[in-house]
Amino acid sequence: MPAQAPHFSARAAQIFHALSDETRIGIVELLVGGERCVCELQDTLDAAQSRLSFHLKVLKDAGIVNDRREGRWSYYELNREAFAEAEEMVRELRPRGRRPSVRVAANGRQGECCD
Amino acid sequence: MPAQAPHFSARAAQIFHALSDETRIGIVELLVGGERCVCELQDTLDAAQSRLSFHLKVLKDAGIVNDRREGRWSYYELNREAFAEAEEMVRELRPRGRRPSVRVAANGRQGECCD
DNA sequence: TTGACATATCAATAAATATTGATACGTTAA
DNA sequence: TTAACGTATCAATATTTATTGATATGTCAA
Repeated sequence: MPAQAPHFSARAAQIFHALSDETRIGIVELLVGGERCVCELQDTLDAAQSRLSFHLKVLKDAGIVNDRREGRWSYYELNREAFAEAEEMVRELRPRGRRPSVRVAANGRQGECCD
Repeated sequence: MPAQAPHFSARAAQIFHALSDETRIGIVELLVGGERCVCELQDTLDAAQSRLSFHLKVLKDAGIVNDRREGRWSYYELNREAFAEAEEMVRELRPRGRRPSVRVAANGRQGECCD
C-alpha cells in the first residue's frame, strides 16, 4: 500500500508551509481567542498593511483562516477543520511501532544496506 | 500574558518549515516504519544524492530526524519528541473557546473596529 | 594500499517567497 | 458627491530556499 493518499504530501506541505513563518504564527496566535479585524492585527503586529494582507492570503489559501467582510472592515478567524487536519497529519507522520532491537536493514539482510 | 513563550513562534516556524516540502514529507513517510539507510531513501525517492542529503539536513537541523553512521552507511530515523512537539504546537494554535454569538470587536465596541 | 563506494558539503544557479511602495476598489462620513 | 478610510492587489526588488554538479572525506574490499 502507498504510505498515504496521493495528495497527502501536497496538502501537508501546503498546511505546514502556511505555518512555517513567524509572522503567520503571530497572526494565528492572535486569532486563537476568536475573530479579529485586520486593523487590530495590524496594530498589534506592527506590520505594514500590504505585508499583513499577503500573509493573511497565504493562510487563507491554505484554508487555515476564513474571512468575512463587514462594511470597510475585514475579519479573520481560524478554521477549526484545518487544525484538525494538521493534527491528524502530524499523527500520521509520527513514528509508529518500535525499531527492531536487532537492527535489520530494510532489504532483509543484517548490517548491510546497498548492493 | 504573552500568547506564547518568547521562542515559541521561532521553533514552530522551524518545525513546520521542515515539514513544508513534499520531498521531505516523502522522506518522513518512508521513516514512519522505522530507521532507513540513506541509499534506500535514495532508491525509493529517486532523488539525486546531494538533493536528498540537503533535505535530510533540513530535517535533522529541525530535530525531526536523528542519524547514525555505521561504516559507510548512514541511517536516519524519526525523532518521536519532535512529533510530540509538533502535535502540541498545533494544539496550542488551534482555536479555543467559542466565538461570541453577538459579535464584539476586540476593542469592546460592537460593530466598530479601528478608530 | 589502492580503488570503488556511501555520504556530506560546497559553489553556482535557479526557483520560490517575502517585502515594499504604489495604486485600485468598495464603503462610509461629511 | 466628495474625501478619507480599510483593505486587497500589483510590480519591483530583496531574501530565502532548493537544485545541480563537483569535490572532499571516511570506509571497506580487493
